[in-house]
Amino acid sequence: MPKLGMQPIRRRQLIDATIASIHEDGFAHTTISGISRRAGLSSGIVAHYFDDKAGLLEATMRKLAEDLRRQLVERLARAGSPEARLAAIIDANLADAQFTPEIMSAWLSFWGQVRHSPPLARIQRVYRQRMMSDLLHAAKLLLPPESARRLAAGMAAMIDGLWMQRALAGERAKPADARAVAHGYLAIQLAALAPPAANGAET
Amino acid sequence: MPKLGMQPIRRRQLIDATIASIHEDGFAHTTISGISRRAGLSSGIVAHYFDDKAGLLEATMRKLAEDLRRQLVERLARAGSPEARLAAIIDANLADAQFTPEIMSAWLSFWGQVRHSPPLARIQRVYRQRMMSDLLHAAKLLLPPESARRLAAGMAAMIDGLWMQRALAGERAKPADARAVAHGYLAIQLAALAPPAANGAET
Amino acid sequence: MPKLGMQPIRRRQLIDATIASIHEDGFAHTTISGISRRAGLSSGIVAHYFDDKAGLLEATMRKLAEDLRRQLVERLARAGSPEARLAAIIDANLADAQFTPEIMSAWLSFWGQVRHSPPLARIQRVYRQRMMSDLLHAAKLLLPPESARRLAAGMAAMIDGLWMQRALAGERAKPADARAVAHGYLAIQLAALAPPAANGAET
Amino acid sequence: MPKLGMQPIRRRQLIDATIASIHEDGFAHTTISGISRRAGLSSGIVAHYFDDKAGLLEATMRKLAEDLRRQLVERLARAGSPEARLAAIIDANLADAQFTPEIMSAWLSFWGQVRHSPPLARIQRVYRQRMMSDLLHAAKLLLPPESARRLAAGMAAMIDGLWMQRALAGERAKPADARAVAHGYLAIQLAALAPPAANGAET
DNA sequence: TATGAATGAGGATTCATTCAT
DNA sequence: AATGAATGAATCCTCATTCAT
Repeated sequence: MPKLGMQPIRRRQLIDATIASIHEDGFAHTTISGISRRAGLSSGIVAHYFDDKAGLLEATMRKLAEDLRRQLVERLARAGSPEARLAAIIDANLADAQFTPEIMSAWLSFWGQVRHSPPLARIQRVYRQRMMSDLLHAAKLLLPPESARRLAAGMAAMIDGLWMQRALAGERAKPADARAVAHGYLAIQLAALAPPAANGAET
Repeated sequence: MPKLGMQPIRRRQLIDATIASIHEDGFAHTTISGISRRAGLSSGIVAHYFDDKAGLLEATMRKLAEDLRRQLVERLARAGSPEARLAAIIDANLADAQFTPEIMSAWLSFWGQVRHSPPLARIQRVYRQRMMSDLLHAAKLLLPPESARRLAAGMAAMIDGLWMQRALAGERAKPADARAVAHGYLAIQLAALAPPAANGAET
Repeated sequence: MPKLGMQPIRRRQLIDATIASIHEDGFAHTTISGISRRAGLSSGIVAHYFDDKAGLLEATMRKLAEDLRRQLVERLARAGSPEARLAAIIDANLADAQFTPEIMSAWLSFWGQVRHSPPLARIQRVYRQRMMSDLLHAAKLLLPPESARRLAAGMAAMIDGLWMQRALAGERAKPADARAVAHGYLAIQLAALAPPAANGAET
Repeated sequence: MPKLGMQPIRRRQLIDATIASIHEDGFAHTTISGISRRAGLSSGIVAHYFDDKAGLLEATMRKLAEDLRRQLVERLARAGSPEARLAAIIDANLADAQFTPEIMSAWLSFWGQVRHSPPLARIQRVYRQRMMSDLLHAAKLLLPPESARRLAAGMAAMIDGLWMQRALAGERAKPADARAVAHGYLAIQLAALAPPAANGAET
């Protein structure tokens, strides 16, 4: 009895099981049989819904990127000022949800593959470009073009660096700390890079 | 043929071949036979000098960390002031040598393993702690403890983030750009965090 | 092709091929690929049904012990007296089926492993204990406890020794000879160990 | 400096190390490097003194057989009567020295190979034939030919069976018990098989 | 839609053997 | 006489993929 509409359910089950497996078994020991067992399904199911293992891994990374993007878009929608938009980008990328062990293991593993997997590289590139675009757009409302570019580049690096240090440390990270450092960085940079005109007004 | 003194030569050959293989074939497709073929040796040689594949990978990551550490120590030795020491840390971690395709592939791959390989995690942790210690020590000569800690954390994150963005991008990165952003960050942070007393003196 | 009920068939095929390989190639040269080739199956099938080579070897030895035990139980079921039960134990352990070249090679090989393989040791121990228990039980119906113990120990040794000499000889053994020696031994021992009361009656 | 007369010393060292390795690592895990390491020598030495691994194993089994034969010959030399010669054969084959864990592991392992190694089979056959010859010779001084043959066959089986049960059991065996059973068997058999003439004398 | 039996290629590992010194 | 570096064949195991049902 071919149940209708199983596809999204099954895909979701398998993607979740993949993330769990990458975390628990490690990327190198993540196997189709391990994933399907975890999902309570048979091993053949992967070919059915994702063609092959590469397809499942790609879908998994895409899901991570989409979840993150969704969070970011929601926060941006609620942000009322350019400053708030920049803060939202920090808060989305360094949200608690990005620091769960499963998510950290998964992202770190995928990054380790990116240089040798064009499909994964593409997902990574698209997400990155969108975030840079958001950053730059907001920054340009506050700073001259060159300064805006510097701020965007600096913020992106800072966000990535903060996340990665915690992901590598393997300990229970405190996301709030990371966000605080990033917000502090943003404040200082904005103040330092703010147009002279604004500075002069203060005097 | 028990030629004496072959050990360091063979180990070096195999480690170099491992780095080359990770870059060219990808970490997942890096095999003992591929490595040994690249080194012009037989596959059994790996067991002879490193026990097993894990031992070779561990030695390879250690070599990367040691090379980097050596560069850092050399630059620190030539630095005459705390500010110069902080700059040296930037320059070592973001040196041109850290942006060759081989080195980027290798580090990124190892980072992808760190959460599931205690030996690799240890290498990573030791290097990281030393760098943080260097950063903190220099920062404390310029700033009050709390500010020094913030600066050190921020700089470490900025350095990692800048490096990683370029490693992930896969394009031919411009190390000098990364260094410039980092030095800019350092300058602004130092100015912003400098003790009020010093600021007041300037006025 | 998930044909149902293949498991017992496949397991049997592989176990039979293992016995054949031990006989023809020798235990040391018995390989998974040799076994599976003989069974007309692929090498991966062993992992599928027995996890690994050790599992297959264990199952093979267990099958030998179970076949032997089954023979013994059948003969015991048909034995009407204690004497007949003792004779049945001889006839089962020294049955023609125990002297085929394949069976002799297999048992001898497994015995050579027993001291270094706990799972094989366990199979061996369980079979041995059951046989000793059967022997002792029958002997106690005929003799005083101490004599019964001696008879049981002696018979077990005699049976093992007779079998093993022929297994080691490598020639075409005559099972009937072995059984005759064992039955002769049993008769003499019973007569010699019989309770004095019975002896006294004769005088 | 080619030391003279090293050959017997080295051969002995390697044979002893082989026995130790068979006991501790198991026959299947007995390797040339393991043996030579245990002997405090290099792995190449085996080729030097025994050509190859098979040669070393053969020499090792031969040594076991020769030690046993030597014990037997010594005891026979001290035996003053046919009965004493039969007892000596029991005592030599079931001497304490034959029940050390190392010796039991080694014999059992070699027996497991005998059916697939002509050289080992030959050593085994020669020892066995000599012992049978000794048994038969002594028995014929006491019994008519047919009875002598039966006694010899029975004694050989009994001796082998008693030894093997203990070797298989893996526990700490009590050699004295085995010898007592064998001597008991001998006594009963001699009494039962003794020529009628002798019997008549008793009446 | 879903299963899981079966395959067979791929790869890490082990190890006897060779041989220059 | 002795070493131990180096080889490469052999083998076990893993696992993605296929496919009949």
